[in-house]
Amino acid sequence: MTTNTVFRNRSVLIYGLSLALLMFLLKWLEWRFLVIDHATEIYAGCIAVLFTGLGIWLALKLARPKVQTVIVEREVIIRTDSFMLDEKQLEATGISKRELEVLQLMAEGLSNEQIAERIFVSVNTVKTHSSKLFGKLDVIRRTHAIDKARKLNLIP
Amino acid sequence: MTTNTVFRNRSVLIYGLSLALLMFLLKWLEWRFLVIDHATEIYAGCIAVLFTGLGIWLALKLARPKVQTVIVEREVIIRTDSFMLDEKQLEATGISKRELEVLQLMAEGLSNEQIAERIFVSVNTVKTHSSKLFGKLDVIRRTHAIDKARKLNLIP
DNA sequence: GCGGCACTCATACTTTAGGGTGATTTTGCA
DNA sequence: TGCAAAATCACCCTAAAGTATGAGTGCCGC
Repeated sequence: MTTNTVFRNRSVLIYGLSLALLMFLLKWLEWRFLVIDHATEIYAGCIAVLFTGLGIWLALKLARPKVQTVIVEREVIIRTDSFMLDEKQLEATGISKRELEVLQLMAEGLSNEQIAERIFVSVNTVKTHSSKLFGKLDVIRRTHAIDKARKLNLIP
Repeated sequence: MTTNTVFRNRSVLIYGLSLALLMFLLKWLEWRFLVIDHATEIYAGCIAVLFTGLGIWLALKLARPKVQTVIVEREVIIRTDSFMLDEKQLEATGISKRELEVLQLMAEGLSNEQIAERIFVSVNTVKTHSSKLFGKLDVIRRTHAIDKARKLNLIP
């Protein structure tokens, strides 16, 4: 492509652009007059569009949601071995009422202090009870006492 | 009450009614001029109201109905006499295999040292496991952990 | 009435459990 | 193959549990 061709093409381009601009201007003027002529209609149209939008927004915002209830089933495994205190074992081990009480609370995971609060005695008393309890169950740890007591049907 | 009085009263009534009518007429005229003066505003207002209504109608007619889902959990009780590990709970709590092992031995009443011997690790390791275990079960004592784990069907 | 037992409490001490931190190795999974 | 989680271990410290001993009170049965 020679330089000459480029120049000729540029002229064509400029000419085309000018033409396009002119037509655009004319169209714009035409549109302007249209706007002036139909000002009221356009005004009304704008309001219509605006308030239609408002109405839609209002409806969506305020519409009461339809409530749909979904029931989800959740499995709960419950062991139903009914506990019954073994009185004979209680007698055999020689565990007293109070000691059994402490043992039950122990099995629920309470600390000595919490047990003391629960049965309205001092921590020292709880310690004495548990010590004697351990002796009677022949264990040296509360966890072991709990396990053994359960196997003897002294606690659930 | 005499007839005279009635007549006099009727005159008063007619006079009053005429006055009221006149005032009403005047008010109406006033309002008419107001309407004429503000014709455009009233026109716009009518359009606004109309299209707001249209918008609401459109929205209600075309919009996908808003559905609010309410999930109701229904417990399905599964009764079982024999122990069966609740895998879901295990997953939910995030307790690992080793931690569960430690938990089981704990429940048998073993001390940390005994557990360490049993599973061939150091006491420190057992402590680490139990600490993490307590965190996952949201407890701070082994007895409480045992009780909770039993209730969650993690141990027999 | 008195001994025995259950219950209560205290003090002093030892042991065990539990928390916190940090580090290394294994392992399962993408 | 590389990363995250699990598993392993150590050290230090505090809190809780457990032991030992002694002592006071109230109840029951002989």
